Amino acid sequence: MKKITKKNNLQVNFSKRRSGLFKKASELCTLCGVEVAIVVFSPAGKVFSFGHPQVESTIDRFLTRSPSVHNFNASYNVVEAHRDANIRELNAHLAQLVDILEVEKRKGQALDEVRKAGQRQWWWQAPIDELGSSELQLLRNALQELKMNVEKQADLLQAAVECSNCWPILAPSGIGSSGLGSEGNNEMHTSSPLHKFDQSLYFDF
Amino acid sequence: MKKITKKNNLQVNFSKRRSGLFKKASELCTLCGVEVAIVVFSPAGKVFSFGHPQVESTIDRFLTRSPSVHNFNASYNVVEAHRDANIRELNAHLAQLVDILEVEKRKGQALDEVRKAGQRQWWWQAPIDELGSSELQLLRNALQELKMNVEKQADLLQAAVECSNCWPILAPSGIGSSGLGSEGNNEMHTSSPLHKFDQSLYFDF
DNA sequence: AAAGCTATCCTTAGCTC
DNA sequence: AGAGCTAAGGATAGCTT
Repeated sequence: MKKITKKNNLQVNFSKRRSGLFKKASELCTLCGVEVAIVVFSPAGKVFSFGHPQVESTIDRFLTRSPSVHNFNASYNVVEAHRDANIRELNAHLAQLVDILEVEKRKGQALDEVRKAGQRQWWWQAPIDELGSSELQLLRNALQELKMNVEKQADLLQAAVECSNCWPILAPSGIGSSGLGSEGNNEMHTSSPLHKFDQSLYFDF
Repeated sequence: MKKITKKNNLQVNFSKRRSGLFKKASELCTLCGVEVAIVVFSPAGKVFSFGHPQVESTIDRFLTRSPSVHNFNASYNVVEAHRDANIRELNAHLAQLVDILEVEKRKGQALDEVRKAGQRQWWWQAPIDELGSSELQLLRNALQELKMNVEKQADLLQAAVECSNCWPILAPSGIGSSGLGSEGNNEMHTSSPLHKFDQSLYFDF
């Protein structure tokens, strides 16, 4: 379940679900006879509210954490005490959040480092035009080395081809890779890109 | 639909519907990205609340937008207004922190996923003494398979060099991949990327 | 008290008007 | 905009464990 992106649908959806929510709340009030307040801000910033018996009284009861708030003849000492308690509560919440935030920030920094490292380790997977000149140099060297290896392989087979006369039973099952090395090339380029390890390049076979 | 009279059922029912209501609200937030606050007092007088991004900040936004709320209490004066301003200030700070926290949390989750994925995909990159016995077993099997494939490949070439005399036109059709070495290679490459393991595990062609 | 189950009823996304 | 429709999936009352 994700945020609706289509702005058209968003409004309709919000409207439907808001009324659904309010209906559920009203059912809860009817069935259980409880006090409820709901405040919703629409995507457009418009405010909608539902309350039983009243939004304001319920919110006030919540803010002061005091059921007797409705009796406004009550002394304000009580209310003020509650408000101070509320501020202390908020401060505690704040301190807690700051703590969590520190942890999360550290995690975030670690993530950033991982990402940077990832970029460093797999730079050759980036589009060529995003590579720096030193990286291009490395890549060029790697490709040259690759070419040499392919040629070596080709030479071996070439030798075999030139010397061979009779080919025993081996023929039907064939041989590792073709003599011309093209297949080796393809295989290497498609299925096994160059893998870098500890600053030195090497290849799969 | 009427108020439930059975006190036994009332509590269960309230609990179920309250969570249903909060779930609906959370869905509304997810789908529409809106600000919501819900306050419910249970039949027993206990307070439950739901808010996105925070109950207090949303309520505060509501109260700020509806100053008339405060007017229903004639005794609301400058002193209380000042206190409320303090609370609003704290709430603003809180909301800000909560926003940052959301971002950091998402980063943290991403980091955790990267770590998990890393552990799954690249466990063999860890120092050997950090591998469990089952992983060591896997690694040993992979190395044995690799060794066998190398030997087969070598034997093939050896045989070719030693026996071959004439080479009937390098079959354009049949050479591709052999039944033995090459197939084994492919399998091994896809299922066991040994090339990533260790500096010492490097095989030339 | 809390979790799981199920038949029943409700909600809703996407659509049309 | 908003109302109506419908298939598909969701919520829940009452029950058991």
